[in-house]
Amino acid sequence: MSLHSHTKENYLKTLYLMSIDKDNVSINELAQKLGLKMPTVTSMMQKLAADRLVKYEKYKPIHLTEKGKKEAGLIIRKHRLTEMFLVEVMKFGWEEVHDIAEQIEHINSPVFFKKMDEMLGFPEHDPHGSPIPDRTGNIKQAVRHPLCDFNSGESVVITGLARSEDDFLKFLNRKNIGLGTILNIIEKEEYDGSMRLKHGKRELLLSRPVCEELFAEIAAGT
Amino acid sequence: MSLHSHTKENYLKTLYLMSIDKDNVSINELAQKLGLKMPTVTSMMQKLAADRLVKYEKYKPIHLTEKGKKEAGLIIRKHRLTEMFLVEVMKFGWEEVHDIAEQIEHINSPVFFKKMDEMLGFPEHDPHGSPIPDRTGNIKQAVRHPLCDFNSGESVVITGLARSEDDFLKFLNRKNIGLGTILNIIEKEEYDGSMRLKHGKRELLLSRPVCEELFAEIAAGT
DNA sequence: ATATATTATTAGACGCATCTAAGTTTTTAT
DNA sequence: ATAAAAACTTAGATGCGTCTAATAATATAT
Ligand SMILES: [Mn+2]
Ligand SMILES: [Mn+2]
Ligand SMILES: [Mn+2]
Ligand SMILES: [Mn+2]
Repeated sequence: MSLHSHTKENYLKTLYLMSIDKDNVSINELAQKLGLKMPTVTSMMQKLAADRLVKYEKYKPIHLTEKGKKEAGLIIRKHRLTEMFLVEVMKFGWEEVHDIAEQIEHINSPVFFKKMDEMLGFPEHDPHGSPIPDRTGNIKQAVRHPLCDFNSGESVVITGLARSEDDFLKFLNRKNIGLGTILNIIEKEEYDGSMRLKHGKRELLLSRPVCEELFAEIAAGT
Repeated sequence: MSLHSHTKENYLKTLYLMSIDKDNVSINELAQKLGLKMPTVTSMMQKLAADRLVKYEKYKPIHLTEKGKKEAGLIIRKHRLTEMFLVEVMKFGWEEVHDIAEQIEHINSPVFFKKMDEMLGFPEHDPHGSPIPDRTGNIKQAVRHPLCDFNSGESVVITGLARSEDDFLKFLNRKNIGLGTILNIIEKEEYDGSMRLKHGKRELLLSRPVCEELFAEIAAGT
């Protein structure tokens, strides 16, 4: 039953997450993301290919195999379950949990994560709105709509984030925006794409880049 | 601020725990305990000596330095806090937690363990009755009395265990013995050192080896 | 189409943690 | 006191994951 090194697990997870946005991941991009040099990554790809976790051909983009996707999915599952546990059970802020989860995702103990899952009532999303893969490592990837795609007059609920770096999360904390926050779109500014919104009783202005990184849905009952 | 490899942390912790019982730990004994060959341990002792964590002289027994004791104490603190968290918060059995704690003790996140500590109300002992070192890594080592040292007629409370291997813990589960269990000593058998005890309404016979591995105190209010 | 820049691979090295084989020191037994 | 056994160290090797320097392939620009 599986068991790879901490190092290999990080390669798999990173590769999986990168493959969601861009379906052609290069050695160079992966090296950048992992903070490693290209030859290091090339060498690891050769090893992961030998493990049948990636499909690798010289000078070609890298792809995970089905086996690789499953392994990656299970690590991401542990990461996201952990983040949820840290927020819901241990009462950490959503901006504090990623670095801890980055370590706990490598713990080898099915019963530990099973217990987390139970305590949380089998959550389907992490504290940043990302889907939690199922016990087989499979991710149910829903279509997500950036806030900037909605129109004035619409009432939307925030359901996810494109990035969860903690500076962004702290920014959202200051603006009192979280998952489930309901926003009414007052106006979209033509010139710079910023949006004027009603948040409860207050009025709020969000810049275009921020609106691109917030996912939303039409609020229920509107 | 510190930060040693997972590997070095395990050497320090093991050395510390062995030094409590035997104050002269040999390369051979440490190698046995860690499941490694002697040359491996010799080589690591030379490295830890260079780090000023152990005092090492060729062919002499090994001792931790004050710095080494502190590092070790902090790892043991994380281990025991984790075990307590797993039992009290996550409702694991005391026989399930050691292996998980063995991994989580290496997590580097002061805030994570601080939160555990708070949630648990700053416990002083782990689920097996062993003392939890303080935030500086210092262990308050109390004198402990094995059950076999008490006399017939005495009423005692179980406060700790000499070993916490899970076969022993499961044995105690079957006998319904845990920390806080009160036992009345009916009789000590001269021949084999076994003890006949009253446990609630039931009568119980414990062999000498078991009585040596249970720590007890005279029960309060007797 | 050719030159240039970018991306990727290979070769060779290093530190960590481990091993085996060989030799040395210390302890134990006779 | 001597021999034998046990404990310990040194030397040298291996696998993992990383690096730099050198080389090769691919992509981009002129
Ligand atoms: Mn995360
Ligand atoms: Mn990780
Ligand atoms: Mn333990
Ligand atoms: Mn450990």
